[in-house]
Amino acid sequence: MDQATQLFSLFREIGIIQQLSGTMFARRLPDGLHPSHFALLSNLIRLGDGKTPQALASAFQVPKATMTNTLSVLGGLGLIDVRPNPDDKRSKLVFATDAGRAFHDDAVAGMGPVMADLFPLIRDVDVEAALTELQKLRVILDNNRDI
Amino acid sequence: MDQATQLFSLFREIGIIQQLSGTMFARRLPDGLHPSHFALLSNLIRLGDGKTPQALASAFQVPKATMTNTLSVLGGLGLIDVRPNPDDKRSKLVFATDAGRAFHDDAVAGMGPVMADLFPLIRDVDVEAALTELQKLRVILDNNRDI
DNA sequence: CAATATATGTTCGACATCGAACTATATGGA
DNA sequence: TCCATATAGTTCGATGTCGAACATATATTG
Repeated sequence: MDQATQLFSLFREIGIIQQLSGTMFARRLPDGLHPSHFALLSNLIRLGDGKTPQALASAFQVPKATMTNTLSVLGGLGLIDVRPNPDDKRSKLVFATDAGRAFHDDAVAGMGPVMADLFPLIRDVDVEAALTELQKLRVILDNNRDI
Repeated sequence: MDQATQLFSLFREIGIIQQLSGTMFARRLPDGLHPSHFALLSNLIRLGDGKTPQALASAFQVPKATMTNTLSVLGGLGLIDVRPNPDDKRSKLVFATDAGRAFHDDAVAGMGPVMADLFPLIRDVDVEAALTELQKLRVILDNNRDI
């Protein structure tokens, strides 16, 4: 298998695993929250909030219009708080609320059993090795989005 | 980093890479074809056609209704041919047309330059190692979809 | 300082996706 | 055979995603 085919195959495997694992996690999300909405909440909590909608849209590589919708759903649920940006009247700042953090922690805890069920099945998979290579690949792709 | 966190991180990296690479490829798809539609065409050509819509929906882990839409778009473009199933009047069989195969080959060829641009950037990534582990993981997830 | 260009976020219309209800056909058991 | 149940695919309404047009605010430039 040549280099191009191998890389193509890697992207295909990634697509399939994303589909499978995404479905797996989505089924466990409380209140039918959409995975993309949960991903945003998780990002705010893990990497820090107080960012603008535009910065978040760029981080997730989605159009601004998509972010507007996501923020409106999470805001409607009281999981985030969108405040005016004191430094720029065009823009806003996004914060996770206490309710949002509690919701997030509960959801993550709810995923525990899935992981527990998975462990005995993936004994042969070198998760650490895969993670190491994918992190390198992700950084490169992230720094070269124009390709 | 414990085992659960590591596995969680792996899924997160996979999600991000899928988002980045998906956007990258989608931009190059001819005629604004949706990535999911192209993925189906590609599946038919790589893994063999003549399958039922239900089998395809199951393979991609999407609802039947989604497959109905995908087939109708690809059919409308003349890239696939959906015929009655002679063995079961409830069902149908899906085939790639010659036009579909030509379209697919052109699209894959069009991806070449993206790969070429990527190669020099990913010298430090062990694609083969990542691919090996992800293939194992994909097979396991595919065989345990109920988790 | 005024005019122009750029950046942020919303709105709108089109399309993909999804769960649920529905039709048509198959299958299995009385 | 007849009927209950199961399966394949479509339709429908709701929602997520997206590109384009828009309004507002900021930055730049003369």
